[in-house]
Parts: sequence; structure tokens; C-alpha cells
Amino acid sequence: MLQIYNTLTKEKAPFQPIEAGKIKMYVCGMTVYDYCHIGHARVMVSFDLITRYLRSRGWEVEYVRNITDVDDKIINRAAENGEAAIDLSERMIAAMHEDEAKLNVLRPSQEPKATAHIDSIQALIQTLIEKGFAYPAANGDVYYRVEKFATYGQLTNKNVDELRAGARIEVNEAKESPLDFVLWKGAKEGEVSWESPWGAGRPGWHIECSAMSKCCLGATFDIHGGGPDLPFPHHENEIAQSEAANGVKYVNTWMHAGAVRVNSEKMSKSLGNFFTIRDVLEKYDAEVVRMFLSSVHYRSYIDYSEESLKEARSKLDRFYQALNDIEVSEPDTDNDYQQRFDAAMDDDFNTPQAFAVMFELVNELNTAKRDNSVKAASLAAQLKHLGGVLGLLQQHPADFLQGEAKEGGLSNDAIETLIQQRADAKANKDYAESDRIRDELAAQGVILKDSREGTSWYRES
RNA sequence: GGCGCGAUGGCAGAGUGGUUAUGCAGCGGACUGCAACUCCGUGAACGCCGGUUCGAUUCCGACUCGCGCCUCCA
Repeated sequence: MLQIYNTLTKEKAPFQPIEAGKIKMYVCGMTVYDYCHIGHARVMVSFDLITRYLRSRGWEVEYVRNITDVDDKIINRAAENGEAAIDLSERMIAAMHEDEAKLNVLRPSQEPKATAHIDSIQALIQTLIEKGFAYPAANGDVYYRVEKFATYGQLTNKNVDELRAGARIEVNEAKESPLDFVLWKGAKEGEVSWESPWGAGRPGWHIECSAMSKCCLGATFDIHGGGPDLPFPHHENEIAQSEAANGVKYVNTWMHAGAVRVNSEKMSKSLGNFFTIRDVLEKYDAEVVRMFLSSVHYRSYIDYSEESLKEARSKLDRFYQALNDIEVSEPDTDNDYQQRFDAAMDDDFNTPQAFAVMFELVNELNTAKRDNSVKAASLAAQLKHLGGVLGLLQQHPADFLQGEAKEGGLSNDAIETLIQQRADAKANKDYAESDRIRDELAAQGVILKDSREGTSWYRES
């Protein structure tokens, strides 16, 4: 029985979709004004892994992740660059898709863009105005009337009185209350805008998600996910908008990924301590990065450091060493690894536990490789299958282990030539020479492994 | 100040009211010409103080420390 931790109730609960066998999931995506960083990657990988697992268990998953392609930040950045906002956002969307592909993140079922949903956004705002939950202000903006929504703050345990008392924002004359947030922003001179009953303008951030999720999934759906900084105010506001407008419960299960930290601080744009996915992929293999992001439970924070990435690399090395030099047949049903793996993942997607099961499998596989090739081949298939559910272990082991030739490093051909010379020396029992060649390769980061079948090699990470 | 989360062996990181996490590193052994890979064995932990219990790292309470959100941020 699948259990998922729900941010709304703050407990793990058995998961039951609205429609049997089908899961409707919406995850907040990027605001495309810059390259994605590792924090974004964590959300992408976490929900990708969750989607892959759910599908592996036979659920149909309709996975929607939006793209915020109109926003102050995009407008400002585009102006700085001297380019049109649309050009910037299109460029960043393309970059995001490249980054995702490298991390083996599957594309969501739908990726709605805010600019393609202006009509539904306006319709939603209109409904909120008609129901008294929103009001057009004198400055051309439309605001949400927070204090009208009785259960505001349910997701993050906020209460309106304390929020009002602690409001840091200077009072905006146009707002009835400092807590009110903007649904529609009146256009300033020269900005991209759309006509509306309240004047030219563009949508506020929160309303986009309410509108797009309703369009793509309906007024009520199963899972809503996002990053660690979204529960307040973004998701709180989505609940207020959607439930006030639709009159039904918005989301059954809220899921939030943990933060990526650097030196014990959250990695974020506002702190300026972020690494883009591109930066990281220059240094580390994409599958290593994916392994790193999967190696901790999705709700816990994770520390980005040289050491963590190295550790992820050694875990993959162990998996791929086990898969190396062996035939892969069909998974054996005569073991309980699959069942234990599923049990771990059913428990709120406990990937560390799932990896523990896989490592036990590796141990049995390595033992079987010595004298039972039939069993080994089927265990290898089982391992590769489980890895596949997590979006890992699908490369040829030798390709992964050998890695790419580094700048100025030895080419594969050069390595093979040296290995042949060493084999000749060994055949002549000239161990001094064979060791010299091995040391020479080691100095270049190439490790040799002799076996009955010959010598294989891999590059150190 | 309000609302949450966390504190596990040298490091990373799951989990459990009494029993092996797992990976890396360490130690002893096997394999190997020597290594590497691999295998076998092994040492090592549950922040602090109380309480509940036959028994708590696990449940409850206080404390200390760390982190996140309360403002745009994944």
C-alpha cells in the first residue's frame, strides 16, 4: 500500500487517487529567466523518479508541470540583456529541456505556459471578483481579498492576525489589506500586456497555477508538488484562489521536496550561492548528479559538495562493476528484491532504503558471478530493471566506467595500446615492465583490472 | 516572535520498543606474480536530562544546538 507524506496534514497516509488507477499530479515549474540550478534539478529529479516508480507499479500518471514565462524577473532580465522577453524565455526553456534530458528526466505529460492560458486566468479572476474574493483597485491591479477566505493559512499553519501584525511590506494604498496579493498587474509603459476587463496587464504568479492546473487536471486533483520554498505564500494562495472560485477541495496530497544546501545554507537565487545544472555537468557525469540527488530521501535537505558527488560516483561504480562483464538475461522471479524494493518505494518513496536493497542484490550477484552464470545473468537483469525504475543504470557498464577522455588525457586507443604492451610483458614474466606500464596508466587516472578473460580498465572519477 | 523540520558509528544516510541497514573509509583473511575488482570475517552509533516500560536510539516532556518558512525564490 502506497503511503505518501502530505504537507497539509503533516503525516504519512495511504494514498488513494480520485479516479481508480489514475493519478493527476501538478508540480510547480520554473520561471524561465535564467539557467536552472541544482535546486531546480532536485525537484525535477524527485518528481521524475516518483512518476517513473508510480508508472512501474501500473498507475497511469498525468504529470503536469507549468512554465512561468511572463513575470517581473523575465521582463527585467530581458531589458538588461536588451532582448525581447519572449526571446529570453524561449531560450531558457530550450536550455531547461537540454538540462533535463541530460539528467534523464522524462518530459511531463503537459507543460503549460502561462502566456498560453491568459483566457483561463482572466476567467478565474472574474469568478473571484463575482464571488467577492477579489477586487480591482484604483491602480489598475486586481487583488485577492485574503481575509475573506476563512481557512487561509491551512497549509502552513499561518493565522491571519499574526500575518497582519508581522506584515513587513509597506502598506500599499491600493490594497484593502497588506495581506492581499495581486492577481492581475496593470501594465506599465512598454511592458508586455494583455487586454482585460480591468485594463491592460498581465497575470500575477499565484493565479497562473490555479488556472493551469484546473485547465489540465480539473478543479480537484490528487497530488500537487513543488520546491521547499513554495508552501508559503505560493501554495497557500493557490488554495485560497482555487477553493474560493471552484467551491471544492483543491488538492488531496501536497508534496514538497527538500532543499539543496551549500555549506549548511539553502542554495537559492536570493542568496546567490547557487550552481547551475550546466556548471555542475561540466565537472560531473550526469548520471552521477542524478544519483547524488536520489541518494537522500526527497523530503530531507541534501548537501552539495565535492564529497557528496564523489560518493554518488562510487555508488554507481559499484553498481556498474557488478553489471560489467556479464550477460543480462531476464529478471529472476525467484528472489524478493523486487518486492522489497517496492516496499521501500511504497513508503513515501524511500530511495535510500531502495538502494540498500539494490546493494544487497549486488552482493549476491557478485558472488554468483564466480560460478553460476545463469543466476548471475538474471540477477543482473533484476538490478538493471530496478535501476531503470529510478532512471539509472541503463548505460553500457564499460562506457560508464571508462568515462570520457579528459582534456589532455589518454585516449581510449592509447590506453588499449599500453594494455597490450603490458600483456606482452606479462607473458614474458617481465613484471617490472608490466608494473611500470600499470603505474604509468594509474598516474593518468586509468585503473586496470585483470581477469581470466583479459584486462579491463576504467578511469578514476 | 510565530509555524515547521532535524540531531544516528570516522563520513554519508535509512530504520526500529528487545534482533545485520546500506555505501564509503578502517582492520584481519581469501583471490592475484604484485595490484585492481570481488568475496569472507570484523570493530564502531543512536545530542542532553527526566518520564512511561520488564526493556528506549525508537514513545512522552523539558533542554541544547542546527536548519527552513514567515518577502521574490525549486
